[in-house]
Amino acid sequence: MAQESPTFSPLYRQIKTLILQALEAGEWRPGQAIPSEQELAARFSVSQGTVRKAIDEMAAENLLIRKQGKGTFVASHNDPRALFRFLRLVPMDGDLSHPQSVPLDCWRAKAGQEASRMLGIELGAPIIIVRRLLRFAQKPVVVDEIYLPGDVFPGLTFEALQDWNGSLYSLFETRFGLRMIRAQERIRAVAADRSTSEALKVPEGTPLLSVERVTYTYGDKPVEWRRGLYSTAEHFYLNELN
Amino acid sequence: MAQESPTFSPLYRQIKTLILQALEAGEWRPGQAIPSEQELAARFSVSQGTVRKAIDEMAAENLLIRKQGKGTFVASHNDPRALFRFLRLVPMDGDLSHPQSVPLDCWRAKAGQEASRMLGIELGAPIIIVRRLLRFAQKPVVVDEIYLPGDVFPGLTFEALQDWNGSLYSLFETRFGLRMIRAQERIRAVAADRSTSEALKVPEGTPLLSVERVTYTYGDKPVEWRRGLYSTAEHFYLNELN
DNA sequence: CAGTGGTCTAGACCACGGA
DNA sequence: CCGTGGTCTAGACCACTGG
Repeated sequence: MAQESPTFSPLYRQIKTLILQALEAGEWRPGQAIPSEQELAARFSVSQGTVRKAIDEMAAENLLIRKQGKGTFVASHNDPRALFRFLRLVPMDGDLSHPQSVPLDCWRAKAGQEASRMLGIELGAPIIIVRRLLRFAQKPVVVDEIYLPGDVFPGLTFEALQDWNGSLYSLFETRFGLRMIRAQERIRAVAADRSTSEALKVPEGTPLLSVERVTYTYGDKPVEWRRGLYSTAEHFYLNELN
Repeated sequence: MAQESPTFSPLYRQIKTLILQALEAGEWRPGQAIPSEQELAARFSVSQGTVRKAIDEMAAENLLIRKQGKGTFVASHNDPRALFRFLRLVPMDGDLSHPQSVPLDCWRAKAGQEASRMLGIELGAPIIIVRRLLRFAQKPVVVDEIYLPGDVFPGLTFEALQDWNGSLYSLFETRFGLRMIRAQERIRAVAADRSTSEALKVPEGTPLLSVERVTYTYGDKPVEWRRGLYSTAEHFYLNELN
């Protein structure tokens, strides 16, 4: 009722913030149901409609998933439908087989200029670098080089990567409680260098997509920076413009 | 218990369809205001809240633009903010100058296999092909080859393209009453061929982004197919993933 | 000031899922 | 059958714009 601030914020946004904080605090785990709209309305002393509008926005942002008759659930990267939310690569023939992630390497280093800027951490802060291959139907299609802040991923090892049967973000979520919310990709065209050409089994100099991605968790905090090189001989990057 | 209506459509969606039809019929022009929510509610004999939900969805789809205190307006490609809705190319330095479109060529032809499939028209149907250059700060960055169904763009000439100071979609909207609603882009990396390398002033074989776009108007009807070749020496394709 | 979209409420009823 | 989210209504009030 009484909300007086320099920048007016409607009640449903305040509710949204409260739900967000509960999510961030881990009050409900990914994949689990959150309380019903009625319960939340009682908890926050507002009407169901106001809770509803808050949840509506969060569902639109892919933070929550509504299921009529069942409840509202915390979005999870374990959900197979979430895989292609961040991976926009599609085979030119309609083959829908899931890609397979093959870790190549994993080592620790100190953040250089670029990594520190992209990840918003101090220069020289510990980082983890992962190289991995993505295969579609056994064919190598993507080489990724992934930079992670060391303090956010304690104990991440090459073995842990090899043992995991799922997407990287699914691993991050399950192992480190870190949920990837949104990302920004910068795409350019580059020529394959030697090592990349070997990994992707294409001639040196072949044009490749260079996809640089910064991924954010709650509070717009960057927690991953990666550069992927995509072979587009049999795949393309699909983007819907609305 | 057998469910009677597997295709249940809530009232607000029916209202949305009615508003969509009015838009399509040109009852309100791009840039103009549509009637107030109260008026529409009266017209369709529903509550304001129901109209509101219909408009909410259309605003989310960039068909309408809400302006508190003023009204709800039909989205228009004449609006400068609409320019970068479909053009995701950004200079690496933050230069925000608008690109300049330079028509190179414009001729009539008959739809080949690919064009007929992409545009959903018959093989051999008349089409118009436009070649044009996009310059950022005087530098050539994109070469587009654009395929248009001939019957949708009667009287489109090279001179008309040269005379127009604005985006192509702005021209289509103003001259032909055709509104581009959504698009789908397929992105690959290719090597510059001779003629492209000359147009973009890059060495032959330079890796370029190949951006194939199909653009749709109302009713998911495809009305444009284009292939753009983007030089990514000083620009990148920016994509937000939510 | 009047008119617009934006918020909030309370209550009724519908569609769906599962026990 | 109940509990969930989804729809629809009617009315009150707030925030913003422009005359």
